[in-house]
Amino acid sequence: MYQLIIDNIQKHVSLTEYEKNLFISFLSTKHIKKREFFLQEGEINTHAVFVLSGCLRAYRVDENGFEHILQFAIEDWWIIDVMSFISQKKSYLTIDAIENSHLALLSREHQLELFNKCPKFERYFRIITENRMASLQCRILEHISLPAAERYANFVKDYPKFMLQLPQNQIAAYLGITPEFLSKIRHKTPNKKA
Amino acid sequence: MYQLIIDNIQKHVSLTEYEKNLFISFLSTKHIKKREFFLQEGEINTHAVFVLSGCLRAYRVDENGFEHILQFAIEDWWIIDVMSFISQKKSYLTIDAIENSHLALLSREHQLELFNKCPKFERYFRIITENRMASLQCRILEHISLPAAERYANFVKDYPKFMLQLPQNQIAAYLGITPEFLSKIRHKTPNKKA
DNA sequence: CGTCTATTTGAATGTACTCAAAAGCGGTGG
DNA sequence: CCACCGCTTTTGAGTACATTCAAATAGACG
Repeated sequence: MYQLIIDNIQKHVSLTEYEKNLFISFLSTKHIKKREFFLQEGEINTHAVFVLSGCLRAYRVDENGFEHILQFAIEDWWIIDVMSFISQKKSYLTIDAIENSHLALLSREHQLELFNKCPKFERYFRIITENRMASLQCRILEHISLPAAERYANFVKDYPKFMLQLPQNQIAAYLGITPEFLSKIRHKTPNKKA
Repeated sequence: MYQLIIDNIQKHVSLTEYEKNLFISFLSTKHIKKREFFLQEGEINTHAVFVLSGCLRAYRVDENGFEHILQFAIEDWWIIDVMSFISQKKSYLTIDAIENSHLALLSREHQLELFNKCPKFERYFRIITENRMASLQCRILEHISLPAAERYANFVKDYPKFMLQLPQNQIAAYLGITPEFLSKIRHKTPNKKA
């Protein structure tokens, strides 16, 4: 069951059998149904989520009720409200399931204990956090330098897997545009030639 | 000379004298003048930069020659092109000095060696990378949910120090708007009452 | 003092949003 | 199997936000 997450870790650091078991002993598991909340605004994000199957999203709801999506997570991705997770304070994000999903959970407490017991795990999280930081920087650059149509084109190119399982209005909420405008972008670009 | 950076580290992990000296032995130092490049597009970002004094910026130049600023760094801040630094591949960002600056440098090679010799340093960088990831997420959320005038207001509120040393056109390039529009925003908001 | 760059201002244009309504699509129950 | 309901997507008209281009003004620096 945990092969996926162990493999993910071993892309970055190699583990002994003892370490694998140690790690797994710290995990718990959870099934969550479509539209069910994992984290609601104001709660504390006590556990980091690794998606074994399904799809989740992390988003903020503004004062007008509009959702703005920070991240999608499908199979083999981590998802957390970093701010709340690292400080263990109230979240201002919501995390819920877009599909029925199977999750592996690691509490912040267990994570820190793991870091103390075995620096390899701290290395693993250091590395994936570096990688995520790089991809967040790319996303910011796209936002401050490209119009919506090009950001959408890049999204299609970079995340073909997401395109398959996400409704259009969710993609719009991720790109920072209205669903109406995304619809117009899609129909105004029938020819994708350079 | 390195007191600032040692103090910065000790906000997150405590160091023995030996560890302090080990760390310092891996640092080098550099003076850089206003408008001088630290990193040009296409080069490899071999060294992480810690600003001892002055001010730097990391930005991307688009095909029309416009600059889009990803990050400013003043005294007590780190600045790198993460993507290039962690992969040691060609950068697509430029880093240069906004003011005459004094820098402490740590090569990726030395950094990784440090991680192996002393996990405390890996912890320090894990922590500051987590923090940066959280702040990048905030910035993305602001971009996808707020109009320029509010993003500017937040910038003024969150980074008063930057306001003191940065010209307006640089702030516009950071906010993702034109300098002309920022000027209009500033003059259309004479009253800052709630 | 003159030069270079940064900021301001205005008019015209383009990008994206709001609101409203229609069309499409999927699931559910009769 | 079909009819209905709710939700997503499309379409259009009107509006607001932000850019472009050009020119005037203000500041910084040698």
